[in-house]
Amino acid sequence: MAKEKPSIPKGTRDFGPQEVAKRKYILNTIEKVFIKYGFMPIETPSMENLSTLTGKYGDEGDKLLFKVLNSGDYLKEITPEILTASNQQLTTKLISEKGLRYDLTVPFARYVVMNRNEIAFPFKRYQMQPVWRADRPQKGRYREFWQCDADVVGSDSLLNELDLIQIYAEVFKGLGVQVEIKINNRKILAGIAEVVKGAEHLQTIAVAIDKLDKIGEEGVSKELSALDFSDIEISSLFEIITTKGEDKEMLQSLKSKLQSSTEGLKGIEELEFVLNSLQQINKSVSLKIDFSLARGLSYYTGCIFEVAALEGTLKSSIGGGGRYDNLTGIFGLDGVSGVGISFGLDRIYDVLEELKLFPDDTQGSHTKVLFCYFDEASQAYALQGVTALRNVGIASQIYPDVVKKIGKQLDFANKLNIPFAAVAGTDEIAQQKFMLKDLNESKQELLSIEEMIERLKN
RNA sequence: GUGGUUUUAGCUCAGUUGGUUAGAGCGCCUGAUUGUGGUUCAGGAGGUCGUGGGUUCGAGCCCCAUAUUCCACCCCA
Repeated sequence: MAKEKPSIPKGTRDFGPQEVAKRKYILNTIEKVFIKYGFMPIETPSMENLSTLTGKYGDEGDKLLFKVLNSGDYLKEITPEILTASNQQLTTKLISEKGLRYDLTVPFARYVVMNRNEIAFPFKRYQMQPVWRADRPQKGRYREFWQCDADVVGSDSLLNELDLIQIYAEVFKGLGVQVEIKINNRKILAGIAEVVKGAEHLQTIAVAIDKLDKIGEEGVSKELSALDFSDIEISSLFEIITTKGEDKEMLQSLKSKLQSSTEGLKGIEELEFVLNSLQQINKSVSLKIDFSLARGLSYYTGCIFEVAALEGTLKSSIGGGGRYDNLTGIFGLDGVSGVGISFGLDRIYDVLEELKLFPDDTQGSHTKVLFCYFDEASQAYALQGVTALRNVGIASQIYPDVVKKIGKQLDFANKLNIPFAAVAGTDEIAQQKFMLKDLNESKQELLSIEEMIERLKN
């Protein structure tokens, strides 16, 4: 028989008990805040129809979709003529009609449209589930990772943006991570595009200036001139986006520069509202205006957010979101605007791990007592003990196999970080007691079950 | 999708210009301790060197392919 070396697919990971405990700590922190702000949970399938997913994330996004091969005789429609290199897309279409979800926002939009009659709008939902992208793995990037999303649909109000920003602030405060929350507005970007070269160049400009942090002005202008932007257009672009100073001054000067664009002015107005309102209700949250923030996903239309950790080596964003006006429209439900944010669980985990910000009590085992014994008779006696403790809610377990060496059993308790061992032998049975051993203090006491419960309860 | 990088014992890694039976630390098992762990001491087990080809008298080491790790670009949580 050939031995097979076990392995898991590229970019996926197993999580041991300790890792799961830490991940749950993050999930719980996020979930509590979501609930506090009035969001309700939903879950959607791992697989969606490809027709639901394609075309929502731009060309790059479509390439990163994991596709699921059709069941049954998936080749029955495929003739040799179809199966040529130039027909790859058509072939894919014929043999695969499902794909793994790429994010939580698009499945949510699909859910809203399908359940529009049952939903009370505005609908505030949260969703914490894995998503998949066929990307090359690297630092902070996995092929399977979890997103934690909160979205509001069916409301145009900027109060939603305000709530979501506060959720970001509150969660990261709870986790003890210093972050920068950046905000911009797609309408401002549209206005900039309009003024610089024309509204149809929004996507190009957005993608280029998004890299400003990374490759600098020089890199961006190089990239734009390669894309047929004139020197005049490029310099006017930089004049607009590199506006410096206080938030109010920045917005004021932008206003004058975008005077000819009604959309741009609308974006500035929205941004001003969010900033001013936040200033009034919660001064402790600091938002940073960043006109170079663009965000790739093509469905955003209004405010956009991005969160990055201020400490640590992970430079990529650990959260992002924004307003999308037309997402449900694609599925046949117009006039429903939505806004949402996303937390990247795995990247947040990496940051907390690097900065050692996980609390000490996020350990794997919560067992308080391990029952140890020597033979069949004391096993039966220990079984009574473990049952009694469990009946009063004390997490305990019994070493399942009869081994002569008690040391082996104690060693097991040490490895699992179990603080107490209850030893049962002939002496203990005779006295109807257990030897309760404190494994951290190296002390032991002969106690009845009642006394043991009393001792362990606090 | 592009470029680079990694893979040797359960884990972390050595392995000289290609040359006999491939090493260390930690962990594991056994004993000192026939009812008591975390320390110490003594002994022991464990590897078809990621996989498949090739060059060579001879390959852990050179060549090709493939998988995988990590990293950068693209893009993104």
